[in-house]
Amino acid sequence: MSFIDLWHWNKAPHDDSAAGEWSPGGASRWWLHQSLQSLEDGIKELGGDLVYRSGNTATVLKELCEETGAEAVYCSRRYEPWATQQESALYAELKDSAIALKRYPGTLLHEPGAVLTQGGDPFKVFTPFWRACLRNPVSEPLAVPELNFHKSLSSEALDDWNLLPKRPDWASHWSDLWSPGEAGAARQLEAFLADSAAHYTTRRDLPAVKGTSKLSAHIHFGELSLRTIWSHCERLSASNDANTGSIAKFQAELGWREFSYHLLHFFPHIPEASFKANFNEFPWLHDEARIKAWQQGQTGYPIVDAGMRELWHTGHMHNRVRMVVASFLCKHLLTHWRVGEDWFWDTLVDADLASNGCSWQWVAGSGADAAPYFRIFNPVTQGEKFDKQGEYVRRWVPEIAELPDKYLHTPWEAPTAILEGAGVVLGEQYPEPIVDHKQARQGALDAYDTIKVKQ
DNA sequence: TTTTGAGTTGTTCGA
DNA sequence: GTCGAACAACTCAAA
Repeated sequence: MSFIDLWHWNKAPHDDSAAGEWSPGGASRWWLHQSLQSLEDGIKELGGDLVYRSGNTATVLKELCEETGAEAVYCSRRYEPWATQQESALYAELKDSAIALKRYPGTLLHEPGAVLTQGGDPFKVFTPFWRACLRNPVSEPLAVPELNFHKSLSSEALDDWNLLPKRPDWASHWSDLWSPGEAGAARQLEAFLADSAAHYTTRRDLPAVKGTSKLSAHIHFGELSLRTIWSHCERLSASNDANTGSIAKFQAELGWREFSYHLLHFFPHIPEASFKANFNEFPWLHDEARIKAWQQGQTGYPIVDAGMRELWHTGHMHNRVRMVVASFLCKHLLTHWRVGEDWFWDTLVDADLASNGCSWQWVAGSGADAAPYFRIFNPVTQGEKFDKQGEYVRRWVPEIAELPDKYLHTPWEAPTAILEGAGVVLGEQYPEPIVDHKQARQGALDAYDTIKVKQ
């Protein structure tokens, strides 16, 4: 079955959880299933059972407390707008039943509100935010608690939750790619620290190379805490031959996640609306055919298409390429960043409301501390710079793999004889570019001119 | 209060 | 081929 044949899978209907339109996308649901399965197996090994129940959160939890005699419910704090509302409501409802809801910081390095400017305001620029974070100590991870299990509690079955894709099962090979769950997360962290961390500054930008941590989904699903990662990084930095620059760079990437969460806390509309108000007037276009070409990796720009296909096939895309494809969607195609945000939300295993929203706004130029609008990635230059040998493009865009390096990122410039030699007819196996870079770039700058703040 | 310096990841142009 | 400047204008954070 070819890549395109897989296209029309049925999206899972949105459930009516508190998350509303941000209920987990397809790729996230796959990961969630695997992660829960792993947790269930782990608890079994400890002599317990994981209990699955669905319904109104407060009702379900009250029932469980009655059945077990529990006097308190413990959880990690969450920061999505719906989650904080849910927690507040739950707190009030459980209180009526004399059950305590105990919420603890578990997924960030610093709680939102704990890192503020000297004026007591939230930071809106990353660098001073991160400097302030670095002045605050990060708590060490806590020891594993003693666990006691109640037996014989009724439970639903994970398989009945229909988190996995069917007809077609586009994730059938994902178990070879990913190991959701705590053990897999620990292995991934160990592998990263042992090898890539020391070369992070040089390798992290090369999509063909294993240079990034690939921890994002593990972190998102709570399989690995930031404090654990942090304490490992600090220890590694302190060792004699450590490449502290590389480790610090990686830690700063954790800082971007942190920054996104803090922004989301203070500006909860970030996933839906432009942070900079003048972007509300931006003359976005909405060309379905072009959006589809972008989604399917059929733009005619090899690095963009490689990225979009990697995303579709693996639920992941290399960070450098994420920026390139996002810039292409927003600036070359003048498509609203929310279109890209929605697509990533559905297709990324690490889809995260805070990071996804803030990062799309960063690329579009509408966000806090965003990239200046005139910074428009050239997909050819980016390809030639970061995928020089074309290994990444050849992996994901095999129909042009026979082209020589010289024309791999610019197939439309290849002489006819070379195209023939590589078995490529543009417009047949592989598309002509759907936009001309130079024109698109000028169009983007012109569009930006219309929303420039007048003096 | 006012001032000052700075601000993730780039591209293009011309010398 | 290499290099530096220009690309816009604004807002933020701290002195």
